Amino acid sequence: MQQQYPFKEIEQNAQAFWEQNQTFAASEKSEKPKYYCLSMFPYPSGRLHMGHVRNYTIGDVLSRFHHMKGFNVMQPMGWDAFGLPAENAAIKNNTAPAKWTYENIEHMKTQLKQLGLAVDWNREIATCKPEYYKWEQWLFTELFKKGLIYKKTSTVNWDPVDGTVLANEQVIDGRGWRSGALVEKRDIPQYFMKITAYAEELLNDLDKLDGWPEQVKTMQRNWIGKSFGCEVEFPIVGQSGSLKVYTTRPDTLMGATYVAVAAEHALATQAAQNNAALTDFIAECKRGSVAEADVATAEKKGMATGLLVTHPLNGEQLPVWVANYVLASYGEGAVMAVPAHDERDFEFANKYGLKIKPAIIPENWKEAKIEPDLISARSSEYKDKTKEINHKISPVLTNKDTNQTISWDFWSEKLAQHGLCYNSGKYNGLDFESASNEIASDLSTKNLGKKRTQYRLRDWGISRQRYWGCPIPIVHCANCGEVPVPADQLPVILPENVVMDGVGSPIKKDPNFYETTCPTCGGKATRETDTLDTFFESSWYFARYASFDADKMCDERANYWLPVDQYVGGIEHAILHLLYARFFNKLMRDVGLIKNDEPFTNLLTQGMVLKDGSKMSKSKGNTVDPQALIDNYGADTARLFTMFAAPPEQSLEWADSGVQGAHRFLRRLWQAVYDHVQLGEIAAYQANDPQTLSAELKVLRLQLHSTIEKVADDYGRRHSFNTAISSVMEMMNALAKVEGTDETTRQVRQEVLQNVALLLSPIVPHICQALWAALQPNSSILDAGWPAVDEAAMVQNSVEYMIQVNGKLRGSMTVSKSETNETLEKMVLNDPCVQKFIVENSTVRKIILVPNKLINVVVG
RNA sequence: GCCCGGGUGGCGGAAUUGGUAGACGCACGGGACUCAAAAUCCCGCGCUGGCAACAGCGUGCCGGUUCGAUUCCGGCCCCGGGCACCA
Repeated sequence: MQQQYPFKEIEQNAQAFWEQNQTFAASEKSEKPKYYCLSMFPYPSGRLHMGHVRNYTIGDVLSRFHHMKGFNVMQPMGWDAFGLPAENAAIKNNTAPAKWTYENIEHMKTQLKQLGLAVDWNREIATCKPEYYKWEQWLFTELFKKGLIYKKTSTVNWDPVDGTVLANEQVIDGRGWRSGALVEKRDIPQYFMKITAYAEELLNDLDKLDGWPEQVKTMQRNWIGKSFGCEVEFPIVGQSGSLKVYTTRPDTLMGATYVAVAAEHALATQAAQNNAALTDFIAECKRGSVAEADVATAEKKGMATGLLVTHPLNGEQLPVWVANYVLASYGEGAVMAVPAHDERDFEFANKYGLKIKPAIIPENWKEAKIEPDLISARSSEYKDKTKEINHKISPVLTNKDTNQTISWDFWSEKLAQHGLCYNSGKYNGLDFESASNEIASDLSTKNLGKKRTQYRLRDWGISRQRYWGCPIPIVHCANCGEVPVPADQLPVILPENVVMDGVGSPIKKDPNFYETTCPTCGGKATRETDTLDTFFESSWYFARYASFDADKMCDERANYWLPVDQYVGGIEHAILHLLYARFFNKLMRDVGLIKNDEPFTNLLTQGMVLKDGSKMSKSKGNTVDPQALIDNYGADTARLFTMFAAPPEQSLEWADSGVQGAHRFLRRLWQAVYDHVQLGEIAAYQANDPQTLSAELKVLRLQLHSTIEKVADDYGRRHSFNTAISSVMEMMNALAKVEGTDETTRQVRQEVLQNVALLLSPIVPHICQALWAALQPNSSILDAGWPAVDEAAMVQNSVEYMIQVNGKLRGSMTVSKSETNETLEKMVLNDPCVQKFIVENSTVRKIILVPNKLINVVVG
């Protein structure tokens, strides 16, 4: 008889049970090894999206699996509650950001609870609450006193119409998203954290993170970007002083034909003083967003300053250009340009008719005769994504002796490893390393340069000119300067009952907020009205969960739980959030709060949930609301489907089809258990039971215990939840084919069903709890633990060999495991599927035997 | 532009250390049950040829290494993520 699968009732009962029994409340008082499982906390945007479901299900599976394996598990949850969307929603809905945020938290908390997460809700935090941000304000003041936070000017996107600073996201095609005005770059004073002081440690400690994906470590290494190069000074012609550049390719110095500076560079400003055209050009460069992607993809433009500098080695006079492709924030904000050996320089030189001078040739060309001016441009056609034909210009060098040409593609990639100096005077014939050393040493002698290690990493600007964020705890006093707010006067509370009018931050206009007295002299003073970057809050929350109610930033409990054993979150956080969190961990260590060097031992970076080929996001309007899924099919179906659809690290292209399949499987499972228990209670077959099993039941038990082993490996080591599920599905398909109702069959069936409930319970905990209760009326699945593998059930004495001829599959044979290689080779040669390929004039050249797998007969 | 990933049937994906390509599921087709539909159950399902046995082709494209390549190497194409103020 067909049974209903009453998922609503099952899920409500299970969730109520967990809540009443405080099943997932974590305690530091435990004999078991601790396991801190953390999923990146959500921004309370309003409703759960599929990315959340995926993220929190992965974390929950790992938490529940470790719980079953006997760990003392802590899985907390909270809210990354400050941020830009609250301000936009507040303006749109005529409400206060705080009210909007708190309502969203309430709603999303209900939704998360419906997912049945094994979360300790007692530890819930919201970063917008004073009891949370008080402690980061305290840390700010400590770091300020230590000089790790300082003030300097930096560039922001300025909307001249709205008169506000814009986030990069708010600049669309160089214009403000509300006003449509052309955005300008503007320099304003801001607070910075000296993350560069930790660059070396942040780089080196990546080597300790064996539990992190290689991909993420590579991205962080490249982001920190340690390079070994040289600073080179070009004396300015006709005035004192010199122009300093940084280069990672000192070996190409003899090929430098001009020098380029960023529009923001002091020399550009100086040259523009009596040059209207240059002033205009610099102004033009300062239009558009500050985002590096925009700067780097902009059309290369430049203008000569009229200034000349002297090449430090050959004495040539080189022109100084202002170029929009030079980044003001990297190195010296100025570069030596070697058009022959740098693609961007080449493009620029071509456009403005500047000299191109090769200084490196391929190693195997060193005897060739090449004139310096033999470099020429070759235009090639290539297909753009829009399918229109485009032209690409690449430099080509011709070897007169052989008429051989070489294109830029070779030069750019391989030059440093396989090139030798050419046309470079005394450095001719030297390779990258010796040329760099010689040149650095000669520059040093002339006092015009030296070797230098450079990081790409910049200090972290943390000031935001926005309202909905943590107030920066600084008081500005005319007498005492910048005064950090003393600990006993913290927190500086952000007023929550405000009106957002869309023009500027309410606290910047609120004397009740900014008027204060100086903590040092007691005189009239004003508060800082900028707030902190929201990455500040998310950089230390992992420590707060561990000591969520401590009367300090974190207490000894943090040292019990930290480091986080498993961190789970989106790959889009691979650099910024994860780097800042690692940085904060080290800061907190250095102020004596915690002991560990790194916050996250193991990291699982979940792929994005995509819809129609791009990231699901509110701004793109392609989100799928999981609520309908939960309402119509239940949380277990939503969890099962999400875990089954793709491996966690891959991006998941969302499609609704398949949800039915997941639900159908749960219904079949429910039915199978119902049919079984209908026949009365029975004890599971035990490993040491004396009955002789039929061949069919032996095979079933073999599959069961192989499945237990595989699923444990898939959960614990591989994080391959989709294959774990598919192997349990195979198990259930096999069970369905076994029909007997005799006692032994029923014992084995009980064994299979009990174990299936255990294996699936991390993924679909509600139904498994109910199934267990049906199978074992007086016990709870929560006490059962992870099942043991019966090794004896997995012993096999025959094995199937695949038979190949010349690497192509031609057949197979099942043989006893004890056969010798000689016998196997004889058998395979006599097999008809091999025989027919051994025709006249052909001989068996060799036989390759892969034990227990495959035999390949090579015939020729 | 720079850095990091990915590309396998109609679709999501599997193949864990170079050794059976397409597990499992979806969709689809056929059948059973039903007055009928839904649900459920059974069978089929990479492409081409063939009644079939079987044969050939096939993991984005081009080339290489190997007895054997989705897997390793070289070159390309396309798609996604990040680029410091979205979180």
